[in-house]
Amino acid sequence: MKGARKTKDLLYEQVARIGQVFSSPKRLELIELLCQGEKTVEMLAREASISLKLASAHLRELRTAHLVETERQGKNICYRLADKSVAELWVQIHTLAEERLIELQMALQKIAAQPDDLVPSDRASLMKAARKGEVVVLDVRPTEEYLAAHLPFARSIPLEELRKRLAELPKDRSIVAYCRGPYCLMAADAVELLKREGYTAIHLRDGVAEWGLAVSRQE
Amino acid sequence: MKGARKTKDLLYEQVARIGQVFSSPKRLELIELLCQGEKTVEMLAREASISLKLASAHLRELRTAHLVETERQGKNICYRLADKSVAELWVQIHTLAEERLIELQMALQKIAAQPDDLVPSDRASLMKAARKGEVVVLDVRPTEEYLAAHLPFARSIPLEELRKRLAELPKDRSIVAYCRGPYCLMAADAVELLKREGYTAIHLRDGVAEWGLAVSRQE
DNA sequence: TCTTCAATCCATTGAATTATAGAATGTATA
DNA sequence: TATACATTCTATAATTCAATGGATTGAAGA
Repeated sequence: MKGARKTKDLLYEQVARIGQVFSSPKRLELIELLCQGEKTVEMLAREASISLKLASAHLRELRTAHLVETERQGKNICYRLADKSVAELWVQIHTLAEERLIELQMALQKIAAQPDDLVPSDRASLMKAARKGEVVVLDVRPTEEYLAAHLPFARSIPLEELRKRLAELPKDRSIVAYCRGPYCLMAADAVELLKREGYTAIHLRDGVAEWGLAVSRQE
Repeated sequence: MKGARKTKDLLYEQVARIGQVFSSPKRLELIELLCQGEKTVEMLAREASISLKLASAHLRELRTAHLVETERQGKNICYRLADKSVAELWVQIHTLAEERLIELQMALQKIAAQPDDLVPSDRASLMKAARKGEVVVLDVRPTEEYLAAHLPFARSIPLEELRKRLAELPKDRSIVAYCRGPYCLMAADAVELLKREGYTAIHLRDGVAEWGLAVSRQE
């Protein structure tokens, strides 16, 4: 009976290793970035606004938990999620956090300043409209991330180029902008810019990971 | 632009609060126990083999993260999960851990000593057989947990009473025993006992949380 | 071969966390 | 009202973790 306790403790300790990885804000941010596709340490560090060394240390944690894989590409080392289910767990965790933590709900409301900036309709009808061309789904992430994966029917105009490429977008149809997910501010910025310029624009909170999980669920 | 970083950091910090909760082995064990139904602090402490004070401290963490709710019942205080999605996240995390951590896989194999002790078939066909009465689904958890929730068609014989109530079980049909989940040893013990006594018994790793999530997925 | 550059390893600091013991709270029962 | 009991709160020691700077590795290119 004593041995049983030890055995059990060992099992929970192993699972806690995974929970551990998801317990640091910076690691979560790195995971979200890796959900957008594979990236080098330098890219990850820059986009998470941390030092190379710190990024490397956090990535080491991810690697020892077997949640990411690495591959050398010339001078750089590329990190990618070891499995789709890692992205799914990230979505699962931040969704639960949004459900349970009022502070998080309030902080998220501030991002989409006007509540009507958000996409109200369900995913199915949005896709239907996108298929018919009634709305333009706009991916404002960097091009590499769009190429790695994007929503169906989405067009790519990175936020940085948006101002110069406004002419590519129609003024007589709604534009639905999305980015990396609910914690990424690019889509909100894009919507703000587009509205100032006279476009009809709304903000889709989902990124590819959130969308993908929702789609796989309803099947 | 500086403010944007601060805003983002705040968001990830909130999500990390949830990850934090799942980063301690003892808290995971408490969560798994709460997946079986509501329990008092004393019950939780006893079943997780920790002191009352430590259990209270861990439960406090769960409460401040709004993952559990409490209710006074006479002298005792009852804890329960605040939402079904907390149980789902627990299942999701331990499933990912089992997928990614070889150490965990090996530790789990030792529990079900003989590999053929495990239920091989899919859930649908198991339920079909249970409905027809071709197999007996046996819940070996304490009665209260069975009453709080159990698998369809399951009968309740707590592990403690099993030896004395063997006569209730048929020898001409397979018995499928389950307990709290893959880290609980009760079903494995039950199978061992039943086989020694000449029954045909196999071990279902799922608990009600695992089963419930799998069922809700395939709909 | 030598240099450059990306990334990791190692050691250190300060902060946070786990676990334990003693005091305090608040409800039920005598 | 007084006492017993379940639980929480507070304080503390031991451990672990995040972050940083310096030294090191290892492949790419001159």
